[in-house]
Amino acid sequence: MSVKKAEANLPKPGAPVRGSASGQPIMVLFDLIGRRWSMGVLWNLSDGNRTFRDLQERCGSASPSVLNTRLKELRAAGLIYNAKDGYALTEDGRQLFERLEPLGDWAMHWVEKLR
Amino acid sequence: MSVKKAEANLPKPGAPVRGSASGQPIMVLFDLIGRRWSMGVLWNLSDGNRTFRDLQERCGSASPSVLNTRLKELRAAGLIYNAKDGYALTEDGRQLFERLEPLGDWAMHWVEKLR
DNA sequence: TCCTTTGCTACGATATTCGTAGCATACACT
DNA sequence: AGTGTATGCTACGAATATCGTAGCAAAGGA
Repeated sequence: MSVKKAEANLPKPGAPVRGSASGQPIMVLFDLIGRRWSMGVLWNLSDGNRTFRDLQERCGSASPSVLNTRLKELRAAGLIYNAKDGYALTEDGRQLFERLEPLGDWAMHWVEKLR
Repeated sequence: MSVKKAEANLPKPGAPVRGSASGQPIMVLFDLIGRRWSMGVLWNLSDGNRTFRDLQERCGSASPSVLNTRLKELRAAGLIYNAKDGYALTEDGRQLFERLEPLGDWAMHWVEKLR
């Protein structure tokens, strides 16, 4: 397997980020997880480790370039790591997921009302 | 003020969305709120109504074209509406915000650990 | 050795967002 | 009526982000 390089373009706390000039923590987070596939990756890792290609399938065949970019960013953010049997949530990643999880139930009610 | 239309490109439950081929409600939601400024708008509306230009400033001078697109989508999604004194959260929008709010505190701890 | 899986890079095509300019309506004030 | 200001946008070319497809190198397993 490759050894990889290339910087992860992490939003920086305190500095202007993509999505906010203020650099407030919540906006830094929104910047990061608002990027395509970010939340989907966290969601799909919540119930077990997944390989790169496994994640690709589960994320609606995301293009490998973007997926890899997201994985780099999430690793740099300390939310996931590359374990022996695939990618996995870190403790922080799991904490974040726990705070995203309530959106799942709410989303089901929401889409019902949309119809 | 204008009364202008133009379609809001809402992700559709049950159909493939930007970010997921499955059409699961949570992925539909992630698609919508993952778009740039979406979560920032909800966040900024949580403590009071805001005019279009007010939102622009608070969102790091977002370009009006994108902001307007987001506002259309969020309106079509039933999360915000255009009140007399500016944009405001609907009941659903507030419910969603309440589920996003815990991310605020967590983000503060997270950015601390990042340094 | 041959085959498969895995993690990833390359790169042109497409989609999204940005930045700036500006228009039309509404309202206040003179 | 005339002027000024705030507001909600639209237009449009430039800059970024993402997509889609192809393919390569390393790590097993048979």
